[in-house]
Amino acid sequence: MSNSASHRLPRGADFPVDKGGEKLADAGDTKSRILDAAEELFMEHGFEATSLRLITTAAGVNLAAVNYHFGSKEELFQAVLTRRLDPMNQDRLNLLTAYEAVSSGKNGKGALTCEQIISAMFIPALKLARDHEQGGKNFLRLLGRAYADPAPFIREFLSNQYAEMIARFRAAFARALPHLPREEVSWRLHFVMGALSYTLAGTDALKMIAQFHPEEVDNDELLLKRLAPFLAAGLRAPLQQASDAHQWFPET
Amino acid sequence: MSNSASHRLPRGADFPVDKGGEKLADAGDTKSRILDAAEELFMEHGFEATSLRLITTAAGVNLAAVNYHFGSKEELFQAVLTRRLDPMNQDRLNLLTAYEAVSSGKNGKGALTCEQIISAMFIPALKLARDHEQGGKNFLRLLGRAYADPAPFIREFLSNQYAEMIARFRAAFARALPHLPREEVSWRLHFVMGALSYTLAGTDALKMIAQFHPEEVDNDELLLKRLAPFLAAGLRAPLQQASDAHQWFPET
DNA sequence: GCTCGATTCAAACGCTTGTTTGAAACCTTG
DNA sequence: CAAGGTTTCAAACAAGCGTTTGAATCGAGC
Repeated sequence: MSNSASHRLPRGADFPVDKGGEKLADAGDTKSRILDAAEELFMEHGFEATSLRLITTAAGVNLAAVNYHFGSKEELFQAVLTRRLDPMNQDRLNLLTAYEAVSSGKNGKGALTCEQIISAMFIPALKLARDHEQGGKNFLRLLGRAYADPAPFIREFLSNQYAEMIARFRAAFARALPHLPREEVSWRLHFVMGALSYTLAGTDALKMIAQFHPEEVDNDELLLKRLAPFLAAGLRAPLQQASDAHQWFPET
Repeated sequence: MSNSASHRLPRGADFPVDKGGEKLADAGDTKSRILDAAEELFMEHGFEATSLRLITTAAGVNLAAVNYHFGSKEELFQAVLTRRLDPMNQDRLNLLTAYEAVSSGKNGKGALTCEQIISAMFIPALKLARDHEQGGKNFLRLLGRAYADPAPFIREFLSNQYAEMIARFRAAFARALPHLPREEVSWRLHFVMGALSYTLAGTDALKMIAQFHPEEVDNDELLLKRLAPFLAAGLRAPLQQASDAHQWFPET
């Protein structure tokens, strides 16, 4: 009757977070079943519109299992993101580090090309997109949508998850584009991230614009291979002088 | 007692849709007050997370007013979008037509530059962004988020709203970039729309990447002036040959 | 074989949601 | 001023939500 019972999640940090051992995802595991179902349903309907009853029914587990294993719906959502986002961003950092090591060996400066930096961003995403039979593609779409979600807990979570990666890649772009002001580099990195996330969130948005090859639309690989050169060219665009601004937007 | 009473919205198409006359938006008008409050709250919290009670309280009207004037929450959301989206897209079409008229006067071909076409897309959006005292900036953020919303009724609505505009602009880009396959043109237009909507949805997303000039972040005009040259350069990027693909993504 | 912590389960909790109702208030028109 | 359509209002509706509960079930270790 006292609160000494430790198995009823006292709202602290001592959940049964994999206490069962280091074994990861038995595939039949209750936690994994929930994560898989949640990943797909969150992608399909968004966070708010997806109920725990929908998730637990799809996963074939009891309704209370989510609160038992994850604590709350919000923490479940974060767990869904972390499961794949953490490794992907770590891959990106490792790839960038590897490129920089090779490059600094060749010449003293160690500045990468825009193509290399973009590759370091895209290849780990592409690895997920290629990860069929697994929910990798679902996850990329979910991630693209999380980017645009106004919920504060999502924005804060993503902000923390991306902070390190963004800092490293901004520095890399700044070295690759030394003629650009730092502020302009930040903006262009923002555009790159935006185009990438929007593109990955795609599918439905695509139908709005493209009526070609419906079976090909599903191919994230083709998509990224078209997006990468587009963004590389944008990054290398000449700096717009203030005096040229009227070319775009008449003052009126 | 019979169902002949016409003022209780029989779920058909005969709402009091401005039956009161052609007068538009008394500003103190109940309908307008609801639209203004809904625009701001939908932008802030998203569609699902914004309750009708929150909206009607903020607007200072009765809860039942939404269902009386708009029929349902979904129809209210569509009304919020239509109010500004319809004129903006019409502006875009008019501007493109005007550019094409001038251009076809100069030479026989009548092909515009990418800069002109992008201007025709951006200037009407910029006009909304500049529209202070009015909720124009709120609306652009709301629109950017609606783009990424998975709700089917939103996707279908936007698809219809944009169909004509997309078709016209794709044709214009195809003429401006005759060396590109039609499919590649469609993809690049998709990237342009994506970067634009993601950028306009911004604000919070910006904090993730840019820690500079918080007071300047609010300036959509500066933002579009930086985005336009970036996208123009991307549109003119050389076509990626299949044989060059390994440059980006090693086959592993 | 029994014990005890970990997990699952059905049921309910309190609350919020979008929508509907019928009457009151308003306001124009005759 | 009276009539009648239009709009507002307080109240209620059924349904769904995330979360909590206490008992039942499971499964390894002494």
